[in-house]
Amino acid sequence: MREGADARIEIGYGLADVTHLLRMAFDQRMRKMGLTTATWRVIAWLSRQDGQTQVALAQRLEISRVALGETIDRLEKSGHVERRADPTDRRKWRVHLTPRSRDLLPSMFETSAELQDAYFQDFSEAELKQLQLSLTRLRARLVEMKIETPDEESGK
Amino acid sequence: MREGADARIEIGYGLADVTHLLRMAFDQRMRKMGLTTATWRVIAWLSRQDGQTQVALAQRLEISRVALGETIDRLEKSGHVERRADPTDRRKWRVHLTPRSRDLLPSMFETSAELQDAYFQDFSEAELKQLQLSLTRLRARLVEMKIETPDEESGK
DNA sequence: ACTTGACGATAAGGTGCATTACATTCACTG
DNA sequence: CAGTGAATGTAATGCACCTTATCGTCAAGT
Repeated sequence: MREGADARIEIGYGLADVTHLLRMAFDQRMRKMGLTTATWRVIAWLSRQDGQTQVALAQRLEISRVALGETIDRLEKSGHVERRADPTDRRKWRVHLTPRSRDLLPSMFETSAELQDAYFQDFSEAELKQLQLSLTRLRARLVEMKIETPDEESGK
Repeated sequence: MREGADARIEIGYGLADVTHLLRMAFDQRMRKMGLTTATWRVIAWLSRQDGQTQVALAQRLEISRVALGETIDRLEKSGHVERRADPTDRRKWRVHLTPRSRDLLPSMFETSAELQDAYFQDFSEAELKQLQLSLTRLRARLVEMKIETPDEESGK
């Protein structure tokens, strides 16, 4: 039974491998701008929506509130973001990009586009669509399985 | 130009997301046996080939020699592996599994198989093959781009 | 107002990883 | 066989992340 077992295992390794290499490639470029994986991810999300709370950001990034808090500390110290008090809820901090990090955005997007063109240069549109579809299906299945992500405080 | 740009970006996020969820799912089960990501990965590789050197293991796992050394320290302290001197080269340590970790192997493999069956239950064999193929192609492309992995001491 | 419970964030302690610098040992070359 | 350079591993330091425990604040019900 289960003749496809080998393919499944290879897919597991393949996903991890490819993801690792993709992250490495981008990180190498970002390091030259003084950014790490954790910090560029925060900046990238804030560029989509500025002034989010720490909890909202942590959920987006799927890391714990604590881990995010530390990253914000570093980003604040380096002048890339600033925390502003929420006017209506004194528990909350709103995290905002500073001009210093806004200046980095064009280069970040450009690097991302360049790398993607290089990765996928010999993929057909059809193959890309199929890959995207498979990943979406797989993700849906995983979400359905209710895997706990950090801080989830799963019931009670 | 580049009408497929959106698909490319989604694939980047999708890969990271799916990989993260896959790791979380397996890690949750491994934690119950007292293993973490770093430690079960070492044990899994040693189960394929026991008695590897630290450098060889670090390359397999694509982490730095230092990071691996620390993980081995913890595994040795918890009695899961032991370091034995190489008989012909006094610089080298050979890392061996102990019975304590060998006992965990059946459960590890079983968990892995169970999860994979669950993930891929509604994938056809054809779709699996195609996914595997795309990942292999992508990995080959990335390796070709000579992304530096830890400890590579690139040239000089 | 007052308690109770949920929420936002931080503190403390531990794992995992990277880089740089260093000690030891080996292998090669003169 | 001395001398140099590469290979193996460790020490020190910093970033990133997790879990658990707390503190302050808000919201709801009494």
